Amino acid sequence: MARYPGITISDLAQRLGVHKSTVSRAIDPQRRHLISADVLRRVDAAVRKLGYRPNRAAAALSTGRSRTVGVLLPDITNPVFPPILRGIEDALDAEGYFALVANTSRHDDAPRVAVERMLAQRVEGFLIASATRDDPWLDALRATGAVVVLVNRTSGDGHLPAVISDDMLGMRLAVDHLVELGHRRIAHLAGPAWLSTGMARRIGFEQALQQHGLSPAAIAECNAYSREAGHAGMLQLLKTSAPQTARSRARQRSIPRGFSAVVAGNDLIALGALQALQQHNIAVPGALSLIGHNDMPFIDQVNPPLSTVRIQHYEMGFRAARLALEALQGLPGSNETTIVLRPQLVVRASTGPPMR
Amino acid sequence: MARYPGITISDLAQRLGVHKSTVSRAIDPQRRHLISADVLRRVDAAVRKLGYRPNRAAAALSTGRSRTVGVLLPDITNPVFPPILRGIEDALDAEGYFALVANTSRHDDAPRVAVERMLAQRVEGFLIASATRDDPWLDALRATGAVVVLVNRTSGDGHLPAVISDDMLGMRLAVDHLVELGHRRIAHLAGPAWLSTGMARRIGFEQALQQHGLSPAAIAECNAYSREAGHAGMLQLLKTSAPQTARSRARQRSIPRGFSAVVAGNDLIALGALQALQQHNIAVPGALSLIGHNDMPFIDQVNPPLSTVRIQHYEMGFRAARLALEALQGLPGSNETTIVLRPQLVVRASTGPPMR
DNA sequence: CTGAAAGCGCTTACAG
DNA sequence: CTGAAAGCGCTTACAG
Repeated sequence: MARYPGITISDLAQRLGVHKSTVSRAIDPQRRHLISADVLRRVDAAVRKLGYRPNRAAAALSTGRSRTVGVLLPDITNPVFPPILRGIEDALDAEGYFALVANTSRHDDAPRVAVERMLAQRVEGFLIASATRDDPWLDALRATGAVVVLVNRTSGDGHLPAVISDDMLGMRLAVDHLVELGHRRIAHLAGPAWLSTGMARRIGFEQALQQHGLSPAAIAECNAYSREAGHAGMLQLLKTSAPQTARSRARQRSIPRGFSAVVAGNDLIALGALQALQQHNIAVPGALSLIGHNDMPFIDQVNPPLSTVRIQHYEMGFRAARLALEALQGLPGSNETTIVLRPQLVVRASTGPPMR
Repeated sequence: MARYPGITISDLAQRLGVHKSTVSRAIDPQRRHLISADVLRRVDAAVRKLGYRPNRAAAALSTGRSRTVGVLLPDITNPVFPPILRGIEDALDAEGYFALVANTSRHDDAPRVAVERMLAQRVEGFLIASATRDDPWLDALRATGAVVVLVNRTSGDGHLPAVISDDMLGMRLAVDHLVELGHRRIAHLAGPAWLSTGMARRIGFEQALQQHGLSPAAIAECNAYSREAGHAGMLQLLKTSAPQTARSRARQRSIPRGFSAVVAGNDLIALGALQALQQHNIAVPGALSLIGHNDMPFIDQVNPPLSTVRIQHYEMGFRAARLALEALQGLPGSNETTIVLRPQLVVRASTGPPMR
C-alpha cells in the first residue's frame, strides 16, 4: 500500500545476507561505528545501487520523533513573516527537520485546530509567531510537555521561552530620532493592545517621551497590524487633534496642529497612515514626520521612503528554531530562555524637522 | 518513547471492552457507518474523556499516506510566493494535509536534497514553484510515480500538470496599454530565459508588438527576478540605447532616445529599474513609462505607484494544490491538466503618454 | 560486531 | 456489526 513502494531495510538485509538490525545500524550515522568496515561497505554499496530511501514515517513511529515542528503564524501574506519563516526553515533544515506551518488568522478557532492537527502529526515542538497576551491554550499546550518557543510576540505572563525584538528600545530609537530633529508634539499609532508588541511599543513610546520630559500628543490604537487599520487610525488621530473652528480646521488640512510627528506601531500601519495623509494633502515629512517599525521588505521604495526601526526578522526565526531544537535535545536551560534582539534605527525620507 | 505518550486506540479498546479494530473503525469517518450506534456513542465519549489523539505517523505507516505534500519554492522571501503558498496551504488544510516546504535557492543542489528528504518523509506529492525549463530531475521525479504539479512556472517540455498565469496575455495587456498611450518604441527587461515565465513573457512581448506592426526597441535579459538584476538591466538598456555624441548623451539623462517605455519581466525587476531611473534623473512616467508584472503586495504604494499586470497568485496556489489532491485521489485526467489563469491590467501612475 | 525478537500505533483483508 | 491476526518499516534492548 505504500505510495513509494520503494525498497526497505529488510530488502537490503536479505540481499546482503545480514540481519535487518545490522542494516539499520549501518545506516544510522550514530550507530555506524558498531559495524564492521566490511559490512559497512557492502551496505553502502547496496543502498546506492538500489536507491534505498529510509522511511521516516516508520522511524517516527518507533522512535517517537517525527523530525517535524509546527509553526503557527497569523498569515504568511503579512510581509513580516516570510523572513521569520525563512530563518526558522534554515535552522530546521540544518538538523534535518521540516516545518509544518499553519496560518491562524482565518478564524478565532484556527490556532486550536492547527495545534490539534499538528499534535496528531506528532510534531516534536511548536514555534509560535501568533501569540496574543494571555492565551490560555498556550499554557495548556506547554503543559502537555510539548516544546514551545514564541517568536516575535510573547504571551502576557512571559514564562514561555521566546525570541523577540527589543520593542521598548525600538520605540526609544524612533522617539530619540524625532526629538533630535526638533519634534516636541509626537503622536502614536499603536498596534493592538492584545499583542505583546502593541503593548510593549506603546509603553516604550511613552517612556521614551518621558525621558525627554514630554508626554504623548495623542495615541490612537489600531485594531490590527494592517494598512486598513493604519489608515483608520490616522484619520482618527487627525480628527481628534483637529482644532475646533472651521477656519483653523481648514488650515489643519495642511498643518495638523496637535502633533508634528507620529510613530507608527509598525510599517503596515505607517503605510496606511501615509495613504490617509496623502488623501488629506498633508505632506510627509514637510508637514508631518512619520516613522514606522520593522523595516519590512521594499519599504525603502515607497513614497516617501519610510524611516523605520529595523528588526532582525530572519535572526529571530533562526534563533527561535535553534532554541526549540536545543530543547528537544534536552539542553538544559533552553526552556527558560528569552532572547532579545537589538533593533536599529533606519533614517530615510519620511522624517524631517518640524515646521516652525 | 513516544514524545506525547498519549493514549492509543488499544487503550480505548481495553477500556471499552471492544477490539481495537472496532475502535479504529468507529474513529474513521469513512468506516464509521459499519459500527453500531451504541458502540459509536461509547467510543466518542471515551475519545473525548481521555483526549485521544490519533497518531498520524502510525496511520501513515500502515496506509502509506502521510497526509503531507512537499512544496518547493525558490525563496519564501520573494513576495510573489507568500500568496501562492497561502493558497496552497488553504487548499491542503481543507483536506487535512500539511505542506512541507523547502526554499531551494540556497544552492544548485538544494532542490534535489529537498526532494530526497521529502521522499524520506513520504510526502504524497509535490507542488513545485521553482521549476526551470528542462529540469532533468523533474521528469525523474515524475517517473518515481510521485504526483507532481507545477505552479507559476512550467518545465520546458510541458508534460507535467501545471497551474500558471497566461504570460503571453499578460504581456499583450501591457503592450496594448502602452501602445494605446501612444508609445511606439518599447523596450523589455526580460526575466531569466531559463525560467518559463522569462521566456514566455519575452515571446509574448515580441508577439504583442508585432500585432501592432512594431518591433522591440531593445531587450535586456536580467539574470534573476530581483531588484538588483532589474537595476543592472535598466542600466544596460540605458547604455546600449544611448546616442553616441556627448551632447545627445547629456540630453539622454532626461530623455532616453531609444525607447519611450519599458515593460519589465516582473515587479521586482521594475523596482530595480525604477531605482536606476531615479539615479539618472529620468522621470517616470514623464520621460519614460514603466510597467511591471505580478502586482505584488504594496507595489501600489511605491513611487510612483506601479502600473502592472495582476496575476492570480493565491488562486494559482489553491488550484495547484487542488489538482494534486485530485490526482492523489486518483481522479482521472488530473495528471494531464494545465490550468491557465487570466491576468489583468492594472493601470497606476508609472505609465503615461510619451513625450512628443 | 551481529542476530532474534518485540514493539511503536495504526489499518485492513478475512472470518464469523 | 465485531473480532483476531498480520503487517506497515523501522528501532532497540537483550543475548551471544
